[in-house]
Amino acid sequence: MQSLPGVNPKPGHNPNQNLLLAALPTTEFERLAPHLDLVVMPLGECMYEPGGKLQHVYFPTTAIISLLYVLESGSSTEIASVGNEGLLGISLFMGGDSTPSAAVVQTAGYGYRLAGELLLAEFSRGGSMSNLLLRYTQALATQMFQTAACNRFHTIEQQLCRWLLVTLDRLPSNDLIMTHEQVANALGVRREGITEAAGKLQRAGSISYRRGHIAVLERAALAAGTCECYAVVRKELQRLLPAVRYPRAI
Amino acid sequence: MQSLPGVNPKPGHNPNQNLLLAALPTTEFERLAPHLDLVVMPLGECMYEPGGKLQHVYFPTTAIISLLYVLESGSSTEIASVGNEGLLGISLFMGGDSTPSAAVVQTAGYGYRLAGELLLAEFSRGGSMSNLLLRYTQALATQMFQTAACNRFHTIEQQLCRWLLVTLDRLPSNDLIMTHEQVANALGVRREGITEAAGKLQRAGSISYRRGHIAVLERAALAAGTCECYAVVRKELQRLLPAVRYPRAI
DNA sequence: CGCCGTGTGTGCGCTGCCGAACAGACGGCG
DNA sequence: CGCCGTCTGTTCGGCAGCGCACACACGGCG
Repeated sequence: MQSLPGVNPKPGHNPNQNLLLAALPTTEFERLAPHLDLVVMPLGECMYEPGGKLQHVYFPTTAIISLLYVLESGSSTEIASVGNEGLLGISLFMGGDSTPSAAVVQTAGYGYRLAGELLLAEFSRGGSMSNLLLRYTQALATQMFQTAACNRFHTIEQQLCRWLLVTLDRLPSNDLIMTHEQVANALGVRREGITEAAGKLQRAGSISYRRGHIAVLERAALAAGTCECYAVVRKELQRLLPAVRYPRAI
Repeated sequence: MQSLPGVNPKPGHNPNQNLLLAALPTTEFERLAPHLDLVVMPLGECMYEPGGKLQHVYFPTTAIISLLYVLESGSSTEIASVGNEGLLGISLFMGGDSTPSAAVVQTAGYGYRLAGELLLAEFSRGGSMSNLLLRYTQALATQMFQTAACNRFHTIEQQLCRWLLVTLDRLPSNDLIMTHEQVANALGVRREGITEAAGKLQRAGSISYRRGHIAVLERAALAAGTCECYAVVRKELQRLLPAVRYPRAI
């Protein structure tokens, strides 16, 4: 994919829909731009497997990717998620080349792919890019440990509210294409637990759903029903990366 | 504290008791050595507060530090721990200067302190030090997400076994100076839950304890009683930092 | 249109953990 | 030695979430 001056290679798609790329100074952005390939990320696609060596990193624009830890038993739980505020593949520049977690597309969409060695080269220059990436990594670690605390102390209903808000923050609309089963897998709980919590939220008028679709009606009600974890993660992201701004208000 | 050739400033204490410092090439080590101050880390001391700006990093030698997340409710849970295999204060070079977590001394001991700006200067050189620090950070993130999974799926008894093993790995002896209450706080569970699990382990002959002391008798029994989480974290540390070797066998 | 796969609702009994309360036992200190 | 604070053992009711089982209902497809 070539970048010709004044010509947008794919109308409607632009690398700076990714907030990390958008936060780069022009010179650094333009150094990378010719090497960014637009890729489709279909629902359920596994972007990387536990222990697999990474060849590329991905800057999602409209897609959302779940970082999942899969236990020996087969159960799994989301430990963090990556949307257009970040990038997928931090272990490439952290030096490990792989992690014990998997990355699965949770919301279908698009993203830009960059070859590992090019990211590494840019990272080694020590400019804005490396600063952004390190700060983003710290924000991702915040997600992880907050998930730990949330798993320990909070109810399924609180966690469902948090999860819906986190997902909504990265989506243009209020509609998630999701079954209860998929949400349950993300949170690492039973499907019935989600059905029960979602039913409660629906009766309260906060959400409405039908077979695989969830529409958020009252964002504020979810915010009231969730635990502190949502706000902590969000605030920390904004502290670390003030240049990265979610479109929605808190 | 000056480092004169052939003179060990404090007999019995040496910076390369910290495995990260020990893994440095001689030139880099010697650049830092004159600026490393031996400090005492007494049990319960808070090395940093959530949100507090860090001035120093610490390379523990005999001490163990808990990274705790404290909820609004006051309950807390350990999200990772740092011993002589690592360093305390990654947010200093990650760019955030602080984190929402607290760091509390879990096992009293010693460590070496280094001024933040000196660590940053060394980190910016992009030599072995920055590589080690980034890899260590990835290992720390592994601890965090594994804690998330463990909190979700495993019983108190499994978690207690894990916690004892992790602590033991960083200790010269088999004795931990710990009350059930302190362990409960680290795991974010009730004190009674620990009493019950510890009683079970004692009846099985795996450990023995009396008022504030826990002695591990059968390390293998703990390994058998714990979940996969212990092995995953340990294996990942060794993959990322082969130069860092725990004294004990798995 | 009717079928059937796939979501969703609901009802068990069970278990692991919580909150609270209290009895006893250790062990440092005066 | 005896006291008392602190740590440990145990009990009880309660509940959130689990595993299982099954009824139902949507909606795409032939």
